[in-house]
Amino acid sequence: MSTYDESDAFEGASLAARAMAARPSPYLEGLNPEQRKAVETIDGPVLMLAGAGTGKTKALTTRIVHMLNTGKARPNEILAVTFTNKAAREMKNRVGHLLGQPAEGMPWLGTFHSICVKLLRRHAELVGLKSNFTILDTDDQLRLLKQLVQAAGIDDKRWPARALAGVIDNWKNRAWTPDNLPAAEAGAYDGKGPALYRQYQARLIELNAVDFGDLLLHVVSIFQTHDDVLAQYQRWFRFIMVDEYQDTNVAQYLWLRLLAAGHKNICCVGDDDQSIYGWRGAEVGNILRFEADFPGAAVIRLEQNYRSTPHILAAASSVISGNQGRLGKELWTEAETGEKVRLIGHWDGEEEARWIGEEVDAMQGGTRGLRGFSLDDMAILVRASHQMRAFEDRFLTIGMPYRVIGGPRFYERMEIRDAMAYFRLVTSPADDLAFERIVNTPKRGLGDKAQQKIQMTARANGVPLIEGARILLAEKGLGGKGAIELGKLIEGLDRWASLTQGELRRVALDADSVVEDGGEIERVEYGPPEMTHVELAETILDESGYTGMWQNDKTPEAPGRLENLKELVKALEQFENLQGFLEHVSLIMDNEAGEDGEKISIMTLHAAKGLEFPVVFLPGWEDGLFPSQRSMDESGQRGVEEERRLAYVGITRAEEVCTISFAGNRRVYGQWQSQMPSRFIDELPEDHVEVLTPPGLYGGGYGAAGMNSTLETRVAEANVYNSPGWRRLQTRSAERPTSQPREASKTVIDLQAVSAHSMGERVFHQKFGYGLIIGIEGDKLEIDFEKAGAKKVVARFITGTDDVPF
DNA sequence: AATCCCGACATTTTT
DNA sequence: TGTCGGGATT
Repeated sequence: MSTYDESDAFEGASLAARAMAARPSPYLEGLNPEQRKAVETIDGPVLMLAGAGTGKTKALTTRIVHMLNTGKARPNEILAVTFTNKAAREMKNRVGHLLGQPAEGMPWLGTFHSICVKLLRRHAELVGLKSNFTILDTDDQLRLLKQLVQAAGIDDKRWPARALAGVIDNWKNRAWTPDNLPAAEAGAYDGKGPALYRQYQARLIELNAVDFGDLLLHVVSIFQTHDDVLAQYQRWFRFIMVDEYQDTNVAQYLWLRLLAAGHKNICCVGDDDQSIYGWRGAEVGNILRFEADFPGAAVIRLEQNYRSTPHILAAASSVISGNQGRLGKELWTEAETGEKVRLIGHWDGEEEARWIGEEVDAMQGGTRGLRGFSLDDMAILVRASHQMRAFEDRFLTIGMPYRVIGGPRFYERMEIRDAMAYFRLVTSPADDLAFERIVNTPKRGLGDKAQQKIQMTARANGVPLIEGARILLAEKGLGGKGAIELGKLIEGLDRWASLTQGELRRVALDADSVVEDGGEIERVEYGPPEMTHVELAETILDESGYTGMWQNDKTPEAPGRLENLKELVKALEQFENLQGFLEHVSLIMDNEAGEDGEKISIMTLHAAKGLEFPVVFLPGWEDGLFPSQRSMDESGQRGVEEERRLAYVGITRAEEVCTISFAGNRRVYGQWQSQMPSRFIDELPEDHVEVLTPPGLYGGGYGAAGMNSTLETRVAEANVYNSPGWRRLQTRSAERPTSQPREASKTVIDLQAVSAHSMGERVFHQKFGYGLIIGIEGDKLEIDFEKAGAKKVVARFITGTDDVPF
């Protein structure tokens, strides 16, 4: 009955298989014995415990290629799941590379979510959805919940909708539907959680929409209640592979277990020591329990590290050994030389940033006895994103190019979401959430009152909002400017939709090009569309007044937003039509900004997982900040252990030079606080650590505290000196000579950039906005910013206001 | 309907 | 110290 076997056949791989079967497999030769075992153990459950930098992706991709080449599996029989699109993409690329051709034919290599979308589109009707359901992001989700909370007459001051969103997400992570919610959860969200959850799910079905959690939840539900469907996929996916298994939540675990129950050929790759997503539902228990869940599992440990020096590995091992209940791994390396992990304390956070700035500068030039590094080789990894500020400020001042990884993603930006709402409304007029989003953006004089009228009319007639608006207009239920503008908007939407008609119908027919049970696809001929979808997108943004809105906006962000809109339109070119684009975007939230020039990276420890850098700075190792107080308060010992794993992840990112630092004083929410060195510093192995002394007056910024005599700083000193971390630092420090005086930093002075400007000129800066030049000093300009106040900034980060695109 | 001002508040984040 | 959301104001 299934038509998959025929339709998904993959010719390329079988050709490759034949070609390679003739020779012994050369791709196996570069593997170490453990990797090789992981690659060749194909049948039965396998747990690959892969420590940081042990060639996990290599093993995983080679394993896929091996299965294909030996004819064990066809590409469409392998289910390979990752968490991020980036990981999926990389795997696809590497498999393709090993195969010597693009791995186009691996239809089931993707993220949990993207694979679930595919599955759910095929079986949507089993959970009451249509197969063209839309996927809501967290923003849509929150607005929906707000409406429900409001309708329930709940004081959203005491019980914010945000909290409800969190509760519901948690439930979904645990695969709890409204029907199988444990009794213990009844009290959630002031006792109204369960009822609101039920309402929310019902509303989603009404809207023919799902949130991210639903993608898994619905598929698990289908598997649990429809044996035939499950059996079909169990048969189909003969080999299952899972990356980052330590990050799976209960829903994902159930999903995998259900699918693997047939052939039991499941290979999970992960590292319990790198489980850092417990706070969003990941269960380390999943990986710890693997052997119990899958009896007879082969457990393979990848412990040979190809990334870091022995000192760095020793430091990481020493820290992580403080955790209980590990599966246990000991990283080792053939490398014999390398720098020790460097540890340094500073007087305060600003000095820490200043020191790192100078250090980066020096290392870039290859001074300090180290080889010269590119800025691209260096990264600063922080615990919390607010710590990035100190570095950004410092780097802007000294003209050090940097890039921030993470942060708001392209498709989460307001202007992008607005634009997308327009596109959504044009392709599916019944999209109420999109309608709500843009009905008064740009301002059309349609405030709360007018929008309520539309809502009521729509509800009374049981139609989508846009139809409600039509009726309201026809009944003359709205007057004045609002009525005229609303009329124009609806007229516009109709017109834009008509321009896309041909495309729409074609898309609906070959959606996913899957027809089950012998259904026939009927091809219909269409004339050429009246304009390309790219032109259409431009027309929509233009005629709706949306572009104009930002062109007239004088805030410093406006030019950037217009720039983003341009980029959005450019991104459209890669798709056949608007619909296809929207589908893609709802799942791919990547921010692949084209990077120019060498830059040092700043990111959170979480964002750094999976990355590596020759030079890594780990600032802010202070108790309360790292480990974070909140984590310890909320999760106690378990929290500390997750923080410790974060420390482990941080250290193991470094290949050659790893520098840990802390500050004795730090401004927290504007208040100065004295800080104690992190407990993790005590867990570093002395023999592998070199303690540096910061430059500055009286032989060290941190120690120089003594010259200050205010009560506050004495208290600070007392605290700091009493901490075990500090005592140890002192002893070690005394044993070693202080570091040589710093060589002069050699920032290139760019006088040309300065000469382009003059006193009193109005200029623009990416981060600080507009301001007037009030001073010139070397290659720096002193600027009185309208929003940010007076600052000295390197001239090349400044543009004259004439240059700013409006 | 839009703007302004005040108080509460403050990890980590992918899909 | 900054941001965001709500209530009061224009």
